[in-house]
Amino acid sequence: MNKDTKKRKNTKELILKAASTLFSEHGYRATSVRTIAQIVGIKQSALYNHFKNKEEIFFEVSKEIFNTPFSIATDSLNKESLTGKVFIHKFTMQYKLLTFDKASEKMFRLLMIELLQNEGLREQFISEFHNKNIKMLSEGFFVMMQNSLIRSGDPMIMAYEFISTLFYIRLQVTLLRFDAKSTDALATQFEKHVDFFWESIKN
Amino acid sequence: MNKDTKKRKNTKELILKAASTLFSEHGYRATSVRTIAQIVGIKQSALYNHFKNKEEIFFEVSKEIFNTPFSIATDSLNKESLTGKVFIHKFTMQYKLLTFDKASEKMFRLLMIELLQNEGLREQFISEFHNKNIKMLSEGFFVMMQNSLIRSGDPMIMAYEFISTLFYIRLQVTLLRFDAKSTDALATQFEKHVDFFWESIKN
DNA sequence: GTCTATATTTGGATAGAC
DNA sequence: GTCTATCCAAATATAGAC
Repeated sequence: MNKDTKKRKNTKELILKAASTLFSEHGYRATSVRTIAQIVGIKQSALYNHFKNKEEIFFEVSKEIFNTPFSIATDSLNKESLTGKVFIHKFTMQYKLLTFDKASEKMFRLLMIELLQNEGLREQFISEFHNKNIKMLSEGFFVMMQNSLIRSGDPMIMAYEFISTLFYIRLQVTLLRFDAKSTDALATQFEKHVDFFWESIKN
Repeated sequence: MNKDTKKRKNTKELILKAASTLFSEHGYRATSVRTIAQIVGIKQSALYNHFKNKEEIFFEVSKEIFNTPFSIATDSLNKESLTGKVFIHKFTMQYKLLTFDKASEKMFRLLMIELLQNEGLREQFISEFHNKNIKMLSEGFFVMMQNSLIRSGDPMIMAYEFISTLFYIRLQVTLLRFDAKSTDALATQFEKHVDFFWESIKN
């Protein structure tokens, strides 16, 4: 049964796994189907029983990028009617979690690698990564303003300011970890961001 | 003389110019020496009279990335002893200028394209792009704190918060312009950032 | 310094046997 | 579904004539 389960791990899935790792480390172009096949343990030509071509492999892999990322946060943030500093703190901790999560990190790296070579990714980056976060955050800030918890202003601007720092930290962490360097200097950066930002907007 | 000047534009320089454009649009790997040569108007093999190989061409091009960027700002910012909102405003306007400057934009795009495929670039990104800016900004904030112009806190954190948004705007602008899309929505984002940030830190 | 010709490698993809 | 064999295209790089 165990052996079966292992074998049942579809060759197709194994291909996608190997491909996503390679793509996220060397990019699409520098990854050859030969290498992918080698890792899976099959010959290169056998790949074509599962995928039409290399591009289709990438397409399947890239779907993952925007599957995981922030859906978790949305739920847990909306359920309890969080507000004030707790709201931005929780949001940030979710973001931090994803930043250091192996699978999310891999997909983020892939996104960054291919961002300027793939228009579709760029569009999704704006719509899925950016706009969704802006929406979620600005709604939160809007409520806080109504309750006079924070100073008044444009909630969208606030959201923009808030998310940009999160992104920047994430990028830096990703770069450091890519070179297996220490991220100690950035370990508490997320928390510091929350503190600084709350001081900046609180009433 | 005019003809001469035109011809004197070293083939070498023409190669670098063509290469930097192609690299910044398609990345290192997707750019072939054939295409470079074609644009210059010579045969591919003639390139090797000027450069040892493709990598050397890239190396020369990539030097440009960290040549231009912030040295301008440093001077003009230090000369007058700027402080308060004017300081961050001037700094930001310099940053905005570079964001929309054609040559700088090209180099920034190249940086972003190759960032995750080139360890040397990653290191320079941290040391030249990030650390230098943090240093410059935190020194400014430090002085402002001493003069009680802004609330007290860690100047490095403040600098980090400030630069991260600038970077994020620049990235977004670069992505939009890469696809020849309008950046109207981001046109005043830099100014809004200055306003928001000053409200956040002023005493 | 540039050209033509060519060597060499690598990588994507297909055909056909098992 | 996987294998071997093969094809084809693209790309880097070198050799040698002009």
